[in-house]
Amino acid sequence: MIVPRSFYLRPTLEVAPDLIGKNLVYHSQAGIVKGEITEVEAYIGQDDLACHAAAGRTPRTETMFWEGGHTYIYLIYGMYYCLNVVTEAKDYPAAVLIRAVRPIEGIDIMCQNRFGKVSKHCTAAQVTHLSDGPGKLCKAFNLTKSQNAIDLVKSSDLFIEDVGRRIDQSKILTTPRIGIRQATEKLWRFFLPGS
DNA sequence: GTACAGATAAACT
DNA sequence: GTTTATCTGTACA
Repeated sequence: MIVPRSFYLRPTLEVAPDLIGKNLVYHSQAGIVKGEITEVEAYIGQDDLACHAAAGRTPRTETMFWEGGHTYIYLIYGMYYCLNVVTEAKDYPAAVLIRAVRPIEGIDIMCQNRFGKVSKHCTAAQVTHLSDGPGKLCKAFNLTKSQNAIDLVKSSDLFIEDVGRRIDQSKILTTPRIGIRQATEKLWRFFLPGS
């Protein structure tokens, strides 16, 4: 079942760990690509220095202010895209960065997007690390700026599905966020070890 | 397996 | 001009 609007309108620190174990699904040109979310980070409000919206409402961060359930995709380090899921009410800027997924379906499509060849022509290491980082995930799924501001609740091409997978909350580890120079004291990264 | 430089563009000072 | 919510190739253990 597709995750409903109410899921995203809750406090971000509840939504973030709840996303773990859900499937990210994308009906791309090349076919269906699907993966289980295993790692996320929360970015909450204008008081969070690491949150892009802390600098105010700009063209880049506009979708972060939209109603929960939309995508926020931006270009980082000049060459990689990062996928976020917007949370909470309209005009409150908060989002969850999807940092990693475990490939479930469309593995050959992901290999084509990342390495330009099907899985049997890739090394084992390449397949193991297909989508275990925010930039890799977007490349594997072929997500770019053109998928920014999509409504995950209404879209039939890009959405998050709940397959009833039960995650033991005690198995979810919490650490400081990655690559942040400020506000690293916040334990807002959630992930499943061994994925 | 870890350690480093390098690539590259948008947003900000 | 500097920083950035990253990844890859090369070097060496």
